[in-house]
Amino acid sequence: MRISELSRLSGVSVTTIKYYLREGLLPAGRQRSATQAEYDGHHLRRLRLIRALTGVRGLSVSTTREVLGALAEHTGDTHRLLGLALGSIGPFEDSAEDSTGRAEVDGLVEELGWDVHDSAPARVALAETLGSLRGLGVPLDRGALVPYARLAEHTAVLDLDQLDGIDDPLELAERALLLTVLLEPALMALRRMAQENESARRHGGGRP
Amino acid sequence: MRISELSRLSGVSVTTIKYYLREGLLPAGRQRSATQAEYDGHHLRRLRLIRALTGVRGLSVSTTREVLGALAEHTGDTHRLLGLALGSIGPFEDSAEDSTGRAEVDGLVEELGWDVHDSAPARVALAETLGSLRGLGVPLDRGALVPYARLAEHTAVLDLDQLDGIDDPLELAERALLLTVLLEPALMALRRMAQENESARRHGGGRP
DNA sequence: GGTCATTGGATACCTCTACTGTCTAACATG
DNA sequence: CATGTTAGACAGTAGAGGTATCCAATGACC
Repeated sequence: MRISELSRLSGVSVTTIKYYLREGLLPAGRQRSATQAEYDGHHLRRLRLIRALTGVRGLSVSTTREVLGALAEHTGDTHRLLGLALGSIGPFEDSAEDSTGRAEVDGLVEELGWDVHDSAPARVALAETLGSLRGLGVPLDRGALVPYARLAEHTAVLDLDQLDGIDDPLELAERALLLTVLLEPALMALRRMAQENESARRHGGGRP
Repeated sequence: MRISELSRLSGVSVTTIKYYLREGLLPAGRQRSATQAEYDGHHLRRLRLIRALTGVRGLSVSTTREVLGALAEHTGDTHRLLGLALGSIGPFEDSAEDSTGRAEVDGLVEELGWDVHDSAPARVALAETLGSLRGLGVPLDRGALVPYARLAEHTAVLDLDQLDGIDDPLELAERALLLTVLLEPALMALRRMAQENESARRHGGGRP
């Protein structure tokens, strides 16, 4: 298909598609001639993925590029390396290498017995957030964190279960990405509702 | 204290503080004269909160204003109403009122037996995300969602436990906000690490 | 073969957000 | 009185995420 059809099917304007091509989010089509390139279903799929990451999840274009790059690199290898590349999500400002928080996180991971790469960006992200909370007078010690971590373990089991039985490595990698990244807003929404429910239960917001 | 001291203590430049004052994120100090206003510890605390919300969590200035507004309104009343106001987080684009997804979410909430306000924005947020995932060929049916929801219940219990024993209503509301909003990146980081760990466990990324 | 809309590629432009800089008159402080 | 700080107003800036326009080269239809 040509770019105009790609635009029609995806609902993304031609100029925006060109922009994504320029920015390296979308691979170029097969060049047929100087004025024609051929796009296919992969491009359409990729385009939908881009819109989901930038729109629903709110990732920046540059982060999206990194994420998609990781997807291409680690196909077949999936979660392990995907997780490694994905931490770059979130708007964590360059902080002064909070080594206190980092040590705290490393200790936590060890206590949990988790097999997590040393350079996993999630470690940094966690240290960062905990540091901020501490600065605001909400110190979360290990005792408070471990129960959350155990729940995260259960979540991860559910996540990986979703990926069972997918054979095509490309499909697998993409599905893993979607579950890791796009499910986040959904889980947070569930948490919000669960909080409201729990709050009602405790403080007698009794049902009529 | 004067604005320059507020700036020094918070690490935020005077001009930026003025910007936050203009934008209504920070309440004005007590006006002493035409050229002097008096700020106190509350302002400092608020300023740190603003930086945490915009920096760590990546909220926009306008969303931060809404969140802080909700904080002021619902002090003492906390989670119930806080949750109601907080859904406006996340970059959910104006979608075509996905009524399919909405019905799905309402059904889920009913099955769970949750006491959640009809107009809770988290309902919309969830419907939105599930719609996107469906559009990308990852339909999550109720059977897949309920286990996640049960985990969210446990998370909410932990969250509310953290708020136990706080008497000052202002303190309580602020703490609730921090736990709801700022803990999100931390929980997601834990999930990422748990995924990596689980992936290693399943696919034999054996420890040396 | 002629005609005309479409395409790829390049570049300029636009809008929004989150600040930042500068100016001024009115003070505060020594 | 001299000096420095402050509130308040307003213009300017940098980056992100597109959008618009132009152009020459086509390709499809007649």
